[in-house]
Amino acid sequence: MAKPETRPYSSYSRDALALLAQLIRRARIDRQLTTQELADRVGISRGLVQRIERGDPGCAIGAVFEAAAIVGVRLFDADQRILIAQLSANNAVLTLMPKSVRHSTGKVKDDF
Amino acid sequence: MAKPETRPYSSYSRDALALLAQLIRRARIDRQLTTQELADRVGISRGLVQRIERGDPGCAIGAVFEAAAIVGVRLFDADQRILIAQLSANNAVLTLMPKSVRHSTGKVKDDF
DNA sequence: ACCATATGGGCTATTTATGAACCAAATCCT
DNA sequence: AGGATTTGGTTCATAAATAGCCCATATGGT
Repeated sequence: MAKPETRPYSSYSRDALALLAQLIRRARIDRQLTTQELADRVGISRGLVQRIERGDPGCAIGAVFEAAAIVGVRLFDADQRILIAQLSANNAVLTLMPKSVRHSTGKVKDDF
Repeated sequence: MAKPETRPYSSYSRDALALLAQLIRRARIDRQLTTQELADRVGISRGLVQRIERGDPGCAIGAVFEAAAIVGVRLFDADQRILIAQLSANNAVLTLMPKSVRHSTGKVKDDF
């Protein structure tokens, strides 16, 4: 529908995106990596690293998460072990949940 | 360089991506929203919602974050106020940091 | 059990992101 | 201050994501 660049974003997701971008940039500098070096390690171009650190909403989430992981930015404020645990736990919950969301027709029995 | 679909991802970023996807799906079902309804609210197509909930690394991070925000999934385990605080705090730190990472040439003075 | 509907998957056209090479300017080390 | 290098911002070609359909299946309310 809307172009990623012109999509309306909620303030929360914009802030979250900006914060993640800043955390990545700060972590990269802390680790004494140039944008080119980070790009090489992630396997992307330097230009993409710049857009990631700018908080561009159109970047592929895989590239952003990978860059974050490489410079040591952890998401969900949890380390990987807890992450995996939550993964399978969530899996269990998901199998117990209704697999399709059904809306009641709103039609009441009016034939009386 | 590499195509997003064939990029090598670290186990951490893969897990983080999978977890985020599951959290979004679970939150959507909890809120009794169909994939179509979520798509409408985010302003994206239903197919994209499906790929987001599948943890596709190629999805635009803006779309994923927006979907997460709409169903109430908070990243960084923090609400917006804390988010903004961290943002400005990080900004302050960033301005105090070196703006470019310079590597010592490694060349030692060998002209003696 | 029936039936409406939600979901998942495929397909094509269009829009977009990405990679690469370039330049100019800011920046940091010596 | 000098000088190499990082960075930021362009432009352009290409690859990929996205939207919008379609269909078949699974699902849950009644």
